[in-house]
Amino acid sequence: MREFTKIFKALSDPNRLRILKMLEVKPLCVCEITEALQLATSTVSKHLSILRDAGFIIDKKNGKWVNYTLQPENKAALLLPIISEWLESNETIIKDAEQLRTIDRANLCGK
Amino acid sequence: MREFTKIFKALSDPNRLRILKMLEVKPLCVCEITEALQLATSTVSKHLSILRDAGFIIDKKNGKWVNYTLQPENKAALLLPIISEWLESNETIIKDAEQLRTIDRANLCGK
DNA sequence: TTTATATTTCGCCAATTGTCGAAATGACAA
DNA sequence: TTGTCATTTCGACAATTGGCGAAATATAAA
Repeated sequence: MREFTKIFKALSDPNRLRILKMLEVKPLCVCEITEALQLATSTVSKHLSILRDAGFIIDKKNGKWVNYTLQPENKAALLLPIISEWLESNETIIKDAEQLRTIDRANLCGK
Repeated sequence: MREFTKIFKALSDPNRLRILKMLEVKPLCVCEITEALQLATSTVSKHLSILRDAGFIIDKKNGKWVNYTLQPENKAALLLPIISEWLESNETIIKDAEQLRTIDRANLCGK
């Protein structure tokens, strides 16, 4: 039962929903998400670990960075199309996607 | 955004998932659910109000009782088939459905 | 090895949540 | 109206959660 409540708990925070929708656009590292959400790095890292534990995302080390991507094959992943559609017309989500185009890893952490 | 997190928050408690699956079997009043979950009446009432506010269920007064049923047409309702299938083979859920056959409103509150 | 940088983990705090029992509400019955 | 019973609301409590900054890790560069 915990397996299921964990999935829904992961989805019950607005910042985590924003992260999922941003990852739909492209893979992101922690500092890019931190910039987009304007939260402390440690907070973002925690959100990501909750999404990972629930099965929504995967992390892959790449040098200094950790790239996060959506997990395609998973119980949790079955929910994503529905959620994704719901959020599609949300103002914050739209702004996030726009902002994401201007966020460049090389200008943030990769100085 | 709150609209969505509210839906997932509602699903992120095991007792509320149990209630949803029980309502799939048949409409229930508060005292029947209370008996099945072995919780305080006030606790069950609160769980039901959370599920109602999220759009999962409807309440309909019937004399002294309040009957709760699944809400068929709704944003939240779109998730139910998926959740339902996930929980289908869960031990607690199976036991709940069995137990429900022996729970008779007339023997509980309707004395 | 030492330094710099991206990320995670740890402690702490305020806010929220699930639970209960007691009190309030609403509806039928006498 | 008064009493009874199903349900909801209220007030309290412990546990969990989302947030932060500081300290710890890990990797790349010097």
